[in-house]
Amino acid sequence: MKQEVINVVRNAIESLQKQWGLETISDIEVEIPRNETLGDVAATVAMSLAKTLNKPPRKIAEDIVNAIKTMIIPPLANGGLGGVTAEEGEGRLGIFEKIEIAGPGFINFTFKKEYFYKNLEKLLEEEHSSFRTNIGQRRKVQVEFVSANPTGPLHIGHGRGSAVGNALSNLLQAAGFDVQREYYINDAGLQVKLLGQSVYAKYCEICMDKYPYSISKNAYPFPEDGYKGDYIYKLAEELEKKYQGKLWAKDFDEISREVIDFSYQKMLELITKDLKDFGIAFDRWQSEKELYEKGKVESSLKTLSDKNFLYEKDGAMWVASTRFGDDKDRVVVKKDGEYTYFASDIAYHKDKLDRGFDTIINIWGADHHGYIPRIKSVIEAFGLPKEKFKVILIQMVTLLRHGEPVQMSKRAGEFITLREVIDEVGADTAKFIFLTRRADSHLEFDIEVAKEQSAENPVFYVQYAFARISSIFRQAIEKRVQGFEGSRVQEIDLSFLKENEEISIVKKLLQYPIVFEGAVLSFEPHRITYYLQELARLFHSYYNKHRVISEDKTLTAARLCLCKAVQIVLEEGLKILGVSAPERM
RNA sequence: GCGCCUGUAGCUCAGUAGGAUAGAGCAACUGCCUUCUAAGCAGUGGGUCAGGGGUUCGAAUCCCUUCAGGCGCGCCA
Repeated sequence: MKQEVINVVRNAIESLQKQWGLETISDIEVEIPRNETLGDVAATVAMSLAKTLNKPPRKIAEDIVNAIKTMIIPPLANGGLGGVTAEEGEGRLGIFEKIEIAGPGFINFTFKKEYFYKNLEKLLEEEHSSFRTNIGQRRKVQVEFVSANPTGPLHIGHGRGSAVGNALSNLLQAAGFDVQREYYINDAGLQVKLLGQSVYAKYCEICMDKYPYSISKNAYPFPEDGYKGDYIYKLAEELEKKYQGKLWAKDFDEISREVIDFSYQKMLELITKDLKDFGIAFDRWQSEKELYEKGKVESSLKTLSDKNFLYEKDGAMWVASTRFGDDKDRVVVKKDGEYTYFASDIAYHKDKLDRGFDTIINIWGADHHGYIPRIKSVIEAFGLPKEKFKVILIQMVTLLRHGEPVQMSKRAGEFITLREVIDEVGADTAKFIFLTRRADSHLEFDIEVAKEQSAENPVFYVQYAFARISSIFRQAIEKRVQGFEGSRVQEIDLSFLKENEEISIVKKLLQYPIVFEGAVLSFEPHRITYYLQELARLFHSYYNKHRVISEDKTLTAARLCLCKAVQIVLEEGLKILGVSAPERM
């Protein structure tokens, strides 16, 4: 819809270029007017040209419109854009019903109804494939998200990150990118050790109860900053089930490998299950430990060292990240010879870029924002293009229950898990709520409101539209209505769709690719969420006002086509959000 | 103190890379089910876009500044 206008305006300006003495023509910007009565597409060029041409914008707009009117608008079929040719249309406006100048210098284009019928037909012929754009051109993109430490269950914040990461991946995939979803497992270092110690302490307690005859054996002290919560106890129980008393009363270092590996692997199983029930799957799981074992940490530091970005100070090894804009240099090898977390992250990001991705997108909690400059600087130090590295920060989720904030303390083991959210409000609702906000806006999630209002929740509003259409088709089949069948769209006279509501819906449908493209380019899946609500609103309204199935066979056939198209777009959008499209509700 | 994010209707949030009269949901009120699902529809009320300056044909949007909230600023991960 936009493209047709851009083409026409560009041609018009080109014909005026010499007369105006204009050297270059910048990109033509058009927009969908807020108010539908103004037109379908508006061009703002006249106003932006006003300064360079030193002419009043309305005069420029007039010149452009006059130029358009003296042109034959080329048959748009040539451009593969559909529409009707100038010959088919009346007068010289081709696919346009009217072109008007309004306000300070807007040029408003209104399409002929035939244009909409033609495009509706095209949508129905191609169905979902009509949305398979190729913005991505098969470029390789990796989206890394969640990557929660395997030291505890996923909480609601991870839920938000996973919903966004998943939807973004779907979005990019639909746009023709080659997408890989990856989860980075922090299975090396202090945190998993602490998990192991916490579990071991509980395990020893269980053993003391279970094997009272060996009372001489001691308990293992619970680590000071150990992980708390029921799940630790459950892990300990499982540990006991597997090893019975065999690991009891040993020196922790002696049995640490078994305990630690068992604990975090069990944790990962739980995390995977939670994600699965949330409808999210990963293509690849990257272990931090493996980066060490394969020598990638060592080798990437060596590379930095060769490039002179590494230096020693106070007995530690530092990366000169300030050279590329970081606040301060960062330690990678501590005085005691241990690597910092940053060390493996350097290796990890280098590894990702080495794997040949055109873009790597990290979805991080906003509390990690201070981490971005150091990663960027390292990427530059490696001589890799830093534009390939993108971070989407997900702002904090404040969890409420009846309007009261729920205190979350990981240390005390008190937090609402993703599991609880899924069980209480359902995966679809939770995902939809997570995707109704911009990533960088704080989110208040009232679990009671989400539950109580479940009947009036926006997600149901959209799904309901889909279900209603499904119901109409069930009726149509039952009544043996001669209606829509994929192969016969061309035989149905869509021009029976004369109602304003019907035209509005078709316009909205044709806007989907525009919204979609915007969402892709800005990495903002939430735009799809809002679009779907608008489309559902139009449909519900239409449904209440007009009957689809009636005595009038030709009208019914045309209306069934419209319904089908709405259904296709709703399904397409919901699929990107990772939300189901139920045929019955 | 420095850095990042945010501030839009009573509440929760959108606002399409600067555009026309700033929008939705919830909450409140009034109507609509013998016909395709009322998880719906139609309508009413509700705003100093945090405050102040600036940039220009034009600002919720860009710049400066003040205020308020959140989050970072470890040889933790």
